[in-house]
Parts: sequence; structure tokens; C-alpha cells
Amino acid sequence: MRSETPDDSGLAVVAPVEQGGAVQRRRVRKATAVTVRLDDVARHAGVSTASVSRALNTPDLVSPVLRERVTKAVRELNWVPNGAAKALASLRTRTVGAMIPTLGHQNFALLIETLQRELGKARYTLQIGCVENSAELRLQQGLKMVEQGVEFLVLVGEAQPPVLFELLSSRKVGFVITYTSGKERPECCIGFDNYDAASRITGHLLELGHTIFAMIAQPDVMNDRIQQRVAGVRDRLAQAGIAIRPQHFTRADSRSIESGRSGMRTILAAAGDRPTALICANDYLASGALIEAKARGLAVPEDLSVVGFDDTDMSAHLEPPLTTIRVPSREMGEEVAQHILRVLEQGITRLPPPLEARLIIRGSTASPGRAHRG
Amino acid sequence: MRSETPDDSGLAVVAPVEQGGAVQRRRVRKATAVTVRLDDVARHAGVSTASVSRALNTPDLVSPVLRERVTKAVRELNWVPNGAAKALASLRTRTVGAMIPTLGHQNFALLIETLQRELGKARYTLQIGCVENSAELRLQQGLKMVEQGVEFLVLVGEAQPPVLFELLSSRKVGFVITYTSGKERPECCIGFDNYDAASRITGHLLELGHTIFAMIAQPDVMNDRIQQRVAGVRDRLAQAGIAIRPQHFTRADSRSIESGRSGMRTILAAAGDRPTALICANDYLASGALIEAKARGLAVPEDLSVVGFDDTDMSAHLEPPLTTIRVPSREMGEEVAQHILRVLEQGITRLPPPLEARLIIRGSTASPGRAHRG
DNA sequence: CTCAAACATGAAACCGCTTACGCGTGCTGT
DNA sequence: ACAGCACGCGTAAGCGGTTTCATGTTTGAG
Repeated sequence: MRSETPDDSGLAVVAPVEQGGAVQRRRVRKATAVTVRLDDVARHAGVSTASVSRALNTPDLVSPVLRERVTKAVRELNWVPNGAAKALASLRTRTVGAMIPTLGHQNFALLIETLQRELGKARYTLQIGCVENSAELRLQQGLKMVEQGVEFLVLVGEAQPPVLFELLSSRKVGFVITYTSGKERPECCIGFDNYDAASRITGHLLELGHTIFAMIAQPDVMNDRIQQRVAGVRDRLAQAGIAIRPQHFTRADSRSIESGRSGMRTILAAAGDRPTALICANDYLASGALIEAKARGLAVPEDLSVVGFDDTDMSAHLEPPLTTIRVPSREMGEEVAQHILRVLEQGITRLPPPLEARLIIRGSTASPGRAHRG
Repeated sequence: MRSETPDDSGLAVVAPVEQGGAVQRRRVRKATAVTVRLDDVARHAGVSTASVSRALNTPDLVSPVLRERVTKAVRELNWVPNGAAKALASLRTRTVGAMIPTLGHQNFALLIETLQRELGKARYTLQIGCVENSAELRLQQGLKMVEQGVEFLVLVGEAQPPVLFELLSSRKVGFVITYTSGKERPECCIGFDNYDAASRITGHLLELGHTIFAMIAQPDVMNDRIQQRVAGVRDRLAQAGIAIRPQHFTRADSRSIESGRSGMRTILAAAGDRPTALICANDYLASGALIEAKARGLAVPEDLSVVGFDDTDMSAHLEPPLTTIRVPSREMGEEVAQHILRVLEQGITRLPPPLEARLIIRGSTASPGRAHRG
């Protein structure tokens, strides 16, 4: 019953065939058919290709007998479906793209890992692209992803080249923006409010009585999240009638610990009253600053309060542990994955409620000048 | 000259056609042809589809005039090629897979980011899969990648389910193993010698005069790299007639800082002489241990020397900075990417020379009992 | 000036899988 | 007993590109 048609070896005959005046030929298939294809499975199982496809993709549409025969044939022939053919025929790639600044930041790595895991469970594939802050490269990467046929795109931040959005909408590729709750496109965002969080952590320092502030932030080109964090700090301080002196505002080279240290050095070298509170745009910078401050003989938080943003793993283990904003990367990853699945499988486009970025008060903040008596 | 054939609207006629006794029908193409296809471009440019394809993929095979016409049509129609169709027709996916334990470890994140960047330059796509230590899941992930048509696979460590290797070889998918120089399959590895590096850092401690050692290592199930690091330490110590006492060998839950701290607590709570040297299987554990040791009032390195493995960003900034082994993740990523391109584009399968994992001596190690007078 | 080799282009056969259609069966209702 | 339905399954038409041939068209050598 499982015997194959012996003569049907898959080798076509080279034979000109007169038909309607046109000479038609068939190409010779390469004799060494290395790959097992779906029709090999079908022949082996003694059923049609359609049945094989159905048995595997929509099992309840076929009889148990057929299903069994097919799975057996698949197993015996060790068949692995061809994803490209599948994608082409079904017009579904089951692929999602994610464009992030870098994997070098723990939070993005966690986002990606979570996304990949969650989407993988639903048999989707994640394709990543790391592009720091060049609009050109982002567009290019986006185009590449659209070519690859991503059915959805995950972006970080609203600051994207406008052409990218046009591309996505013309191709009808859905997208979601993370790490922000959005200003211009809140209807596409799954994230939290950077501005508000920055404002809150600044408020915490103000409540402690600080009046002289410093700040270290990485470059904010094409980075609306940093822009918002900086704005949140500035505006909150302004409400209290305070401004950061120019010499106390340092633009770090990157988001590294080393940048934080050198930023701290710059600030300490600045003329005028020494600030009592330092706000860093992320925890790498904050960690570096804290370490450098201590190395320079400053007591934290007695001489200087330091706060960060992100709550990286290391932050809780610094001495003193860092006051910071906890960014819900894992939750974001989960929410985003669920959202994507909802859109793709059920057409539900409603977004989940915004996530919370909690203020985590630890030991690196205290009232200015508070001695270590307490 | 560029006028389209007006009647050829893409809508096929529904018409049964008698031919050889079989009734054939053509399906009606959906009237709203949302997507611009290659033949739309061809029609718009007034050339054949073959020419369009050639003009874009092998430009020097066509005349400049045609090339210009085609690129113009592409631009005007805003055409984006369909990757699946391309892959199916060309039997090339230009996709590479990478299966790593996690993105939560900075080194793997850096490897992946480098890989993605380098392969991306050559217009390849990277597909990642994070699987910690389950053979089952790894196989599953591998199968998924083969289905997706990866042309090459990057693995971490030699400890992989044997079936995975069979799958790869039967599908003729090349692969390379990273983060190890290999014991069973050195001919597939681009990495460094974990055993040797562990041996060297142990030697460093022995030279300082330590005699009582402790160790913290994460689980080594399906993790040959950790197994080798542990073996390297054990064997080197044995050469000096020393063994780690069971109560001083702690298996951490994970690779986190927190695990390192709790490992340190366990060791400090152990009965008998306190060890003077602690070897951790990675820098997260080492950082945690170092922090915990200090929190418990131990002086590092005076009371306890601590070493790690990996040289994460934070390691150099700890107080004292951590003596460790620098793992060449970026170099590995670059080497691996170049190797893959060489194999795929030129058929050159010769591997680059093994990479070096350098011992970085910093402040966390000293002779036992050396007071802080120095 | 003639003939062949080199070049530029088009027609159409795939790549391997999904799926719209239609046909034959076995059941149900009357 | 017979029309009418569901249900299972096979046939074959795509999906949107690439690539092999074959066919003009030039170009270059003799």
C-alpha cells in the first residue's frame, strides 16, 4: 500500500511538444534530487499533495487515517517543509521584525529575548536589526525587513524617519513603538512615560531639598526617549525655579559606565558651587558617575545624591545601591508579543494600557549635606 | 513607449477550456491587486520580467539603457521585492541562524550584535533563538531554523543534541561552534580554550600563594564551557596537590549577580578554614561574590582574592576591579561573520586561527593575608 | 564584405507549498 | 427509496520571483 510508483522517478523527459504552433520544452530536473519535497511525502503516503498539506496544517479537516499515514510518511522521509515556499504560497511569513538601538543595553536585550521567546511559542520568528541613531540606516534596515516580509515591526522610540512610516503603511505592515508612551503617536505605543518618570525622580530629589543639580545624558539624536527624560528633568526643576547650570550638564559619549565616569569628572572639574544632586539619563552612566564620585573622595549620598534610569541588574548592588526608575522591559516584551499575536491572529488592534515605570528609592539619594550619622 | 497594454488589467477570464479531454479553469485573481509585483515593474518599463530581474541582480549583464529604465520603473512603482519568492526561486535565503543561551549575558549580546551588523553589511539576515539548556528545545529551535532555510547556523558550545548535528548534515547546512576551541569537534569551532584559560587564572592564584580555594559556578547541564572551566580549575589545582573542599564548591542558580552573592554567603557559612581565593565561573557571579564579601566585612583582596571569567563592562569598575579572563566576543562575532561569508560566497571552509582569552590581572587578587599596608 | 562569435533580450519553465473547486460517498430526512 | 448535505479528498492553478534556452543584433576577424 505504501509502494511508490516505480517509474515516476521525478525525472522529466526532454521532449519538444508541438502545441498550437509553439514549441514547448520541459527542463530536465537535476537528477540528484537532494531535497525531499512535499510531493515525495504525498507519493510515499499514497495521497495527494493537498491532503498532506491539510493533514499538517489543518488536521481536523482530514480523517484520522489519512493524518496518521501522512505523519508516518513525514517521519519516514524526514521531511522538513520549505519555509520560503510556504510563505510564498500562503502569503504569510510568520515573521516579526524588531529594530532596536543596541543589544548592549540590558533592557533592550531583555526586551528582545522576551519577544523572541513569546513569539516563538506561537511559532513566529523574530528578526532583529540593531541601528543606533542614523535615520538612513534605520530606513534601510526597515526596507530589508519589509522585503523579508515581516508581518509586524517593533520599534524603539517615536523618532523614526518619516519615510519608514510611509513604507509601513503603504505595505500595510503593522508596527508598535516601545519604550515610550508616545507624544505624536500614542496610538502605536506600548511603553511608559519617560517625561513623567524623569519628572518624578527629579521631584524626589527636590523633596529631599536639593537645589544644585547636575545631569549626564547620552546623545539624544534620533532618541526621543532621552529628549523626554531631559525635558522631564528640566521642566520639573523649572517648576521649582531651578535650572541646571550649563557646566553641570554633560553630554556623555555613549551609554557606558566609562562615559559616566568621565562625565562625573567633567562636572567635578566645573567651576562654581558643586552640585549636590546628579541625575543620569541611564543606569550605566549613573553607575559610572557614582563609582567615579566615590573614587574622588565624595560620599554618596552625603556629599552627592545620584540617580539613574532603567534599573539595570547592577544598580541594586552598587554601594550605595542606586535610586532609579525601573523600566518594565520584560513586561513590555510580553505585552508587545501578546499585542502582535492579537493583531495578527484575531485582528484585535486595541492596545494594552500603558505600563508603569516605578521610582525605586535606594541608598544613593538623601538630603543634601546629610552626614553619615543616620 | 512606456504605455501599458490597456486591456491586460491582470484580471483573468473565467473560461473553461477544452484541452486534451480535461477541463481547465483559471482562477480569478483578486481584483484589488494590492501588491506591486515584478511583472508590474516589467510592464511599466516595457521590458520582460527576466530583464528586470537581471537589471537588479546582475546589472552588468544588461545595457545601461535597460538598467536605467528598470530602476526608474522600480522607483516610480515603489516596488519592494518579495523575499519569499526570491528565496524560493533562487534557492538562497541569505539567512543565518544563531542559537545562543541568552541575551542576558553581555557577551552573547555583543556576539549577536556584531554578527548581525557584519552579516547585514553583506545583505544577510540573522535569525536568533535563545535556548538555555534543554536539548529538546534546542533541537526544536534548530528545526525551526532549518525550515526557515538558514544557510548557516551559529551555535554556542559543543554540547548540542546529536540529532541536531545529524539534521544539519543531512540538510547540508553548515555550522560553527563558538565560545570554545572545541574538544570533540575542533574543526567546527571559532573560539578560545576555556579549559586553558581557567587553568591559567588558577595558576595566577597559585603563584600568589593561595592554598585554600572556593568556587562558584552556574549549572553546567548542556554547558560544556562551564564544564571545561571547572575542569581547568580542578586539574590545575590538582597539579599543585590542592582540591576544593565540597563545602567550598557552590553551584549557583543562575549567572546573576544575586546568585553570586548567595553563593558567597553559602561559602562563608561553611565550616572549616575560610578559603583565601574564590574562583567564579563568570563575572556576574564574581561581582556578586565580591560585593557580598565586602558587605560581610571581608577585605578584598587582603582577606579574599576573587576572580571571574568574561570581563564584563562592570568588572573593571568594581572596587577593587576584578581579575578575570577577557573573552573576545566581538572578535568572535567578526571572525564568525567573515567565516560564514567566506564559506557561503567562496566555498572556503578553512577556519581562522583560535582566539586568545587573555588573563586580566586587576586589584581583586593578591597574596593571601597581604594586609592593606601596600 | 561575409561569417561567426559575443551580446542583449524575451518566453516560459520551474522553485515547493497552499488552497479554490469540484467530485464521489455515505447519511439523513421524508 | 431518493433528493440533499456534509464531508474527505484530489486536481491543478497560483504565490512572485529566477534562470535556462533560444532568438535577434552587433561586433570583430579574415
